[in-house]
Amino acid sequence: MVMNNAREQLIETTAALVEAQGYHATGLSQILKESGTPKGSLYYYFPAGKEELAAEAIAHTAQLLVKRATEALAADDDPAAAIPEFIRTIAHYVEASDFAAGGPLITVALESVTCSERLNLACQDAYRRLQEVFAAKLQAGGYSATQATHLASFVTAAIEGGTLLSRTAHSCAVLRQIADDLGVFLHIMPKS
Amino acid sequence: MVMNNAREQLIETTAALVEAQGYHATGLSQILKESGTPKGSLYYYFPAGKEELAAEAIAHTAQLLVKRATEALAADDDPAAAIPEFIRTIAHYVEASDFAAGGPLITVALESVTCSERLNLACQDAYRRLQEVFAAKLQAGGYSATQATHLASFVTAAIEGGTLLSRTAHSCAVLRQIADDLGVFLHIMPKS
DNA sequence: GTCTATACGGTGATAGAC
DNA sequence: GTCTATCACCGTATAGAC
Repeated sequence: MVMNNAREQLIETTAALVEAQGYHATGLSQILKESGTPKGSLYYYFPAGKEELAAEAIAHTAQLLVKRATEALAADDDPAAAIPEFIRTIAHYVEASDFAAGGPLITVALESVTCSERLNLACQDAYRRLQEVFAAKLQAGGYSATQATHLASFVTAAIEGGTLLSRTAHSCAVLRQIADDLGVFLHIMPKS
Repeated sequence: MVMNNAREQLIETTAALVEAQGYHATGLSQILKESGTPKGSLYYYFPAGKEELAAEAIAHTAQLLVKRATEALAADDDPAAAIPEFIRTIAHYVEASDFAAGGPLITVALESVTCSERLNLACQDAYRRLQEVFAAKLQAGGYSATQATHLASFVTAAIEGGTLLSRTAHSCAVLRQIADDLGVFLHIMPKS
């Protein structure tokens, strides 16, 4: 499909800013300034305004997240090794951004609960798709479908919580510890 | 110590609103309206304005969190039983608020990283104190000091991540699963 | 069809009345 | 000391020029 450049630019800039600052903290003027897009274009491409733009940005983020996770998890056949390694990659990413990025959904996910059903649904969908990637990997590693789904939730929660604590503390020690702990946990967990 | 009523009221209202909506989404006018405090009082008690008020609200939240966690964990001598039970209590709380509350620090913790050092420090301190409660419980349960600290981080991350996913999904199934999983994990984890 | 200029409401903050 | 009335600014959204 043909992608309009201004539209794509707008979505990517929004995704990046929202990841760093959150939804309410990110103003349209900042988005327009950083993306180099004129104000009117925004309402041409996104008639419903900021909320619609943010929802598209979340969908874009979800797509990227699924792609990255899938690729990273393919590096090792054993999910108990691949998942911790993926988490260490996230830790690198968080550090490289000076703790301004990582967990691109966290803030919006929480803000959206009390402010926008549209955004909330976009976040639900994003997390669901991410968990499916983990679940597929776990199932391929020998876990039953229900157990894989179950563990995928646990892994996602640990990653999100770990990213949150790491960004807050300006140190990814927690995230790396979690990677190790999850490795142990997955090794021990019986496959039934 | 004598606590000024208007000041306390302001702090508690801010803590509640910020927990539900986040820092940037919560306006001063809403805080004043809900607390029934006149506008001028705010700047008398908190000369530095919203940021100072929010920092005090975070400190207040931390105090409450530590108190609740300590009390809840005292219910069972075994940390591997007490911690999951505490998490189930959180799940109740999240549901009772219709997913508008729970994880009172998450949003501010993340927003603060790129916006306010003062708030960020308040959040760091809050998480540190909460983790100390878990660590103390784990150490009393037989873990070494270093292992207790280590596991306390993992527990905190799992709780925060689980609360995030539960609020987003409008279902505490994830949080309850995490409670069970952590119970298993702590039972298996060798005490050294 | 694409964008510039403008409107309007609400934000955080303050000066000064009681 | 406590609060009311007002400010300057930035937020999102739109109308209409090219």
